[in-house]
Amino acid sequence: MTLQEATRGYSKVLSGTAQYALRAVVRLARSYPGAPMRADDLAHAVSVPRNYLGKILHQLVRGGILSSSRGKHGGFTLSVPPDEISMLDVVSLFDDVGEQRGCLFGRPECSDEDPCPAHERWRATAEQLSTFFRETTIADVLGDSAGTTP
Amino acid sequence: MTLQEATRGYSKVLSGTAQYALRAVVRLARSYPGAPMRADDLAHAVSVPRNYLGKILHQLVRGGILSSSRGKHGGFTLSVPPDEISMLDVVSLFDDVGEQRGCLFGRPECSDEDPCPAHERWRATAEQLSTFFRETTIADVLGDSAGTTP
DNA sequence: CGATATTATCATGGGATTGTCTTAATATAG
DNA sequence: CTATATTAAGACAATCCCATGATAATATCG
Repeated sequence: MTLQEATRGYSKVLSGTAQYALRAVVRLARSYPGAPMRADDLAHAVSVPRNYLGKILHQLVRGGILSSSRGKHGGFTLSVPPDEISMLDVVSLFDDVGEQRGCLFGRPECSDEDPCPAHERWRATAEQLSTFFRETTIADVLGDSAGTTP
Repeated sequence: MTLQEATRGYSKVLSGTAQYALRAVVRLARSYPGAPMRADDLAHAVSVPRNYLGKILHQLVRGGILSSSRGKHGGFTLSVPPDEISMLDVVSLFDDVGEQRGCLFGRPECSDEDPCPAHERWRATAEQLSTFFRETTIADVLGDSAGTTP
């Protein structure tokens, strides 16, 4: 099908990839500390495509969030306790947070000195958003509910 | 270049298209009421590609935000006063707000009864986000600053 | 009516995100 | 040391957002 008109656009607080990463980290936090969990089992547990999750996990390893080991009894584990991992630690490996959120109109040069029309009104909301990711840890969301699918 | 690993993803409170739409609506609000403004001039005024903006404007017309007229002296005008257009009115024509934002982990079935791990913590922030778009009008951001580029 | 200006619509392409499949690298078990 | 299990990595495809260019439809002016 051809485009024909401006399509319905993106509007995601988090990218799909970052959401996947969070699900995996939360699942691993549930069994921390403990034996490594294989990518295959993780993918099934959090409903993320197996091969795609593999790359996400690898990025989390390189980002210092996870440790991996190969061979029999291999898999992935948190390399840090859940209360020392912020949501931002995970998300920032995949999404540009902070900068993108600065200006609601997408003006690259937006600042307090050269503000966009919504600058003042938007700031408080944007700041709460940043604070949420910066100050919420994986341990915080662990105890929040009994929901276990992710 | 091939992918090689999970790429750095999207993280946008608003899609680029919705940002473009907001810029155009705000610009038209500045000269409301008044003579119609041509798509060409609008595109230049708000720094959006001419042809792409055309489709965005057309969607705003069909959404009841703008009126258009063709031929000489044609162009686009707000069809409603700026204080009767909320940010949400504009944005919702292009982005899925609300639903996408419901669950931080992207669980489609997330609800108060079947919550995701971050449900409680996230709700307050998500609600402030929704409230901002629902209760802020175009007129509100008009008076906010002298910034005129969008 | 004919010429011109302007929006509306159609056809097409590029790049990013997401996803699949295959192969390589490496750790453990026996 | 050989076989096996598991992560790491590479090539490739689908889909969607963003964008461009060309053509059609329609309103105004002379």
